[in-house]
Amino acid sequence: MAGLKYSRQRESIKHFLMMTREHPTADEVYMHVKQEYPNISLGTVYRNLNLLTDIGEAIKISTPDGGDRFDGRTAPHNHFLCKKCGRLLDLELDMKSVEEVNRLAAENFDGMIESSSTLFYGECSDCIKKS
Amino acid sequence: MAGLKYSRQRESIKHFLMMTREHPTADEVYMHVKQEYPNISLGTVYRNLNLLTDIGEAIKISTPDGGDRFDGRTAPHNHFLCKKCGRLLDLELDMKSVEEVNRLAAENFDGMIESSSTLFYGECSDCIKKS
DNA sequence: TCTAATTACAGTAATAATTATTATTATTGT
DNA sequence: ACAATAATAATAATTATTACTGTAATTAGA
Repeated sequence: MAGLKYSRQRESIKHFLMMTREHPTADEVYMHVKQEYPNISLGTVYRNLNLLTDIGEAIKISTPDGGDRFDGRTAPHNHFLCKKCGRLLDLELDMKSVEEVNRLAAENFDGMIESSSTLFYGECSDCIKKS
Repeated sequence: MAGLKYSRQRESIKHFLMMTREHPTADEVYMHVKQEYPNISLGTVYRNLNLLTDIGEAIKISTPDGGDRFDGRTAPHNHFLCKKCGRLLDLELDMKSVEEVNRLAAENFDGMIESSSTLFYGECSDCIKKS
């Protein structure tokens, strides 16, 4: 029986993803885990990020600027991208309204909608303060 | 006075983006425009796609699988990504409900929300038929 | 319409992000 | 402890995108 074998590297990557409130890129994960395992390889980081994403223990987020980001919070939630500083933040949205949107979308759509993820755009509080 | 200078290549790219119901990648745009202008360069396609995106005459869509896609429909609308076949489809959503979601999101968020884009996931009608 | 200024182009090189390969090392079931 | 198997580090290869450079097309003004 082919199984998933434990590895400290993967464990560390997973731990970091769950700890941080940021939404690190693969390279940022690499930089961080490197502190604990100085000779971890970037390939290992990519392989494990994709693996964790596949088995549902992480989420991959694509934005129109730069590479993909990863998130250890697997519970459905949404994101906000600041047009000024480019930061990607979590954004809570009542489950009820998400389900409602999915239902509304399904009405005009000829297929099965399982889930959805909304990316909000605007200006974050930090950038508003500065201007 | 610095101005935008006309070019047939850009016009052709723009035309293709407005014509198609697909959401082509930069390379797909390249392949198509190449039929009309056989020695157009891929760099030109990228430059113009970004230019059109900047001036609001096209939209860039990021998905977790593969490169960015482009869309000539600039009116706000949403998309559906089929988990089976990977196709990216348009999905109509009542403006009212989008605005409602933006409003709801703003309640729990400490910044200014200008717009949003939702990516729906599931299985498209074609894939459902096959199984 | 001719000319000069400017912008865009094709072609190519460079960079960034990601995936694949391979020989070695770590983990696990017996 | 040992054999089987999966994971790793290191590196090469791919893919996606951007930057550079000399030439060509477009536009504004005489």
